Amino acid sequence: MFTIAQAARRAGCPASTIRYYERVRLLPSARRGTNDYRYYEVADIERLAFVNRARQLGFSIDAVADLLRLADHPHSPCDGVDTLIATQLHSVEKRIRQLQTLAARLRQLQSACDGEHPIRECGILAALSDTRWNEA
Amino acid sequence: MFTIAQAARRAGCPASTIRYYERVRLLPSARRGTNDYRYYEVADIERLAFVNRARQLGFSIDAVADLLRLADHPHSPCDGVDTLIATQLHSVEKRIRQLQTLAARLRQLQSACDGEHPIRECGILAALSDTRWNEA
DNA sequence: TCTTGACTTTGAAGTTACTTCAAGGTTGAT
DNA sequence: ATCAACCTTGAAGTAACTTCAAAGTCAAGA
Ligand SMILES: [Zn+2]
Ligand SMILES: [Zn+2]
Ligand SMILES: [Zn+2]
Ligand SMILES: [Zn+2]
Repeated sequence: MFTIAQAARRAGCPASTIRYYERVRLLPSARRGTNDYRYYEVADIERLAFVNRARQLGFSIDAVADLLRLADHPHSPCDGVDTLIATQLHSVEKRIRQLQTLAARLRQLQSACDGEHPIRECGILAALSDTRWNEA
Repeated sequence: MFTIAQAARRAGCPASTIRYYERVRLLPSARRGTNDYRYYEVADIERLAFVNRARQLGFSIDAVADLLRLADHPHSPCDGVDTLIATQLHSVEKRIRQLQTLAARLRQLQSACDGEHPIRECGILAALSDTRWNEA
């Protein structure tokens, strides 16, 4: 039996996050003591840790809820799980490509200035102010 | 002289965004007609386009405000601009590295399952449920 | 026993950068 | 006159939390 702070330490997240997960029904309502404190068993903490691992993989709260539902039906086929992972991987890969485009543009901007001029002659601001920006 | 929708079309963002930028003081209050409509000049629209380009580069609202302040002082040295660009580039590169780690983990998870088993035997959920996760 | 500090509770508001909505006024064309 | 397409405002919704205030609880030391 653990208090919320102990559960938080074991699962590796703040206590406020546990309360939040309960509020949005990602986790079931915790058992309460006579003092109204929440108390957790090892199994509860494992479920919480599962949630944290999935969140660290970038899954949304809704997707984590899907994963939990799937994990709760051991006899169903697992293709739903595989689909969730694949979808998440695609979205991460897409975001990486977007950010790489961004980084390339920022490096291009950087090369437009050596940092030794008055702003009026700065190639960076000139580029940012250029109406033909989108052609580049 | 352009209405807000015309300015939005020219600058390439929704009208609601222009109102928002005005509300948070990223842009000065627009001139108003007797009907209380906002009206914009070409210079206003260029400033708005500058903002949109900077936002597309991933700069926060605050950073864009910094860029605008710098652009408004043509006689100052431009090293402040260069610093902002470098900082933004670093944060984009950092985010890319984080996402690449994520993608690698997701691919590793994917390889733990061929999608043809009942969930009880799914390597993905087994990995997500594994307390030794962090060692991997 | 008393006190102190660390813990717990709740609901509400703050965060980021917008978007969406409701309710109502204006414009321009047919 | 009427109609669509504008415009106005303030408030609320979005994602996933975090922070805060006010108040109750617990354990340990003096
Ligand atoms: Zn320069
Ligand atoms: Zn420069
Ligand atoms: Zn499998
Ligand atoms: Zn599987």
